[in-house]
Amino acid sequence: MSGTASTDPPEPTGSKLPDGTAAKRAQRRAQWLDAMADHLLAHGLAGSPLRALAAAAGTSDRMLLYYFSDRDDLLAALLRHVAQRMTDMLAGFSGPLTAAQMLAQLWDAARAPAFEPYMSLFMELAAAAGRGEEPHRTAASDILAGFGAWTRERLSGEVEEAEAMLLLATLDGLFLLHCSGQRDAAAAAARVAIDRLAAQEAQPGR
Amino acid sequence: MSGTASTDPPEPTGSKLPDGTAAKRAQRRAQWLDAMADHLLAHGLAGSPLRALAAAAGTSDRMLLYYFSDRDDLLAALLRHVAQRMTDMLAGFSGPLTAAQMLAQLWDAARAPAFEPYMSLFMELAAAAGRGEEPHRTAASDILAGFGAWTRERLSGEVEEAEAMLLLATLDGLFLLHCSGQRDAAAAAARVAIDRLAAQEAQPGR
DNA sequence: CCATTTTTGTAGTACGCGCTACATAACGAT
DNA sequence: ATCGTTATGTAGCGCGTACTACAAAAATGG
Repeated sequence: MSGTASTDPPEPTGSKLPDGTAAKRAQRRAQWLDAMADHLLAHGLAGSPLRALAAAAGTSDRMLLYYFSDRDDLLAALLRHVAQRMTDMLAGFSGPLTAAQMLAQLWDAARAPAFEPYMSLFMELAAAAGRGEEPHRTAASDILAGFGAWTRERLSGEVEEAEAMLLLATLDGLFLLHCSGQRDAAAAAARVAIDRLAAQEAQPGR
Repeated sequence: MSGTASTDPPEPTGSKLPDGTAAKRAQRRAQWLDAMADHLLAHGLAGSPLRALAAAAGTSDRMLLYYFSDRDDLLAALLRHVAQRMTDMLAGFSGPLTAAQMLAQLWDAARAPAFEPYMSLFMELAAAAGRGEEPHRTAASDILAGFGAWTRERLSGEVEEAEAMLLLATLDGLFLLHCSGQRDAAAAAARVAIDRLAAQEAQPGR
């Protein structure tokens, strides 16, 4: 057994590529990822061991490790999938908005039942990234950068990157209060933030 | 307060209460908590199983479970201890500051080597609280409320609670970007936030 | 010194985790 | 049918976790 590549499971060899089987594999992989993403969003990283993810996907941990080289590998793919779903979900956001409008809408969205799990998962991800755990750090950074660009694009006028990131930071910070049990305080703080932005936008110069 | 939150283990019976032994117990407990807090701050909740905490305290897991009824019990006490140390550490903050000054100083402090572990631990705590895990939710809420009051007290002028909380949320959000690998973006966003607050304060009537 | 009570060590239980070895089953080409 | 490749099931390993049973050691009071 001479060294064929290490990560072979779904790409075993170059010898036999039947024809459409690769497509089938990809399709099932996508189905699995979708089901596992649901579980991940519902239970978080810590509540998603291999066996639970396998059960959610309707398969076995054995199979997951056949299709993914590693738990980290699976998690990375899963987080990419979740990020994709999140941006799809955000596609409904319409044209250019002022910062105040943007924050208001994002704040409402963040607490919507369909969206809150994404925020919570991102909190968990960021916390893990803070400790330097590696699949998480990269994932968190990517998601944040993507979300930042998304925000910047939909802000009316020419905005610096830093302004978009500040808006995002404010949203995340408010959500952090929210999910720490300080829901009322978070809501009140959000109102202040939105009002301030609106007032600033009504200002003439700068 | 909530029912019986006290720790009973060193109170086995009501028969014998020697005299000053309770004080000795409390003292050692405090020493243990101090050492364990160091470990917790360095390695996070997920990196602090009983054995590791026991090793940090120079004792055994067996002893920890003799002094604390449960891991959750221990964790609750530990988090209270950490919160106390944090507010002690923040005592150095001097008199009344404007919001811009406050945010600037907190932002610098948050990234200081001595303080960053507290922030990271709080991120982890908040993420766990978001999932509703119970020792964590209460701890996060308490810490946040305490820190909010602390902030409000040191802000010059009469400030609403919501304003102090918004400041806190902004800080946390910025730190979340920071520890997600977006350090430069976080720093830039922080600058924008501080500048905006300063400009707003220079404004005459609200 | 003894008896009782508090403190501590040793060892173990039961379980969950990521991951693997091994044996099949299914399938496609010849 | 035959064979080789791919897919999947079964069982388990090794380790780490929180937590416990049991007993020996200190301490403490008479």
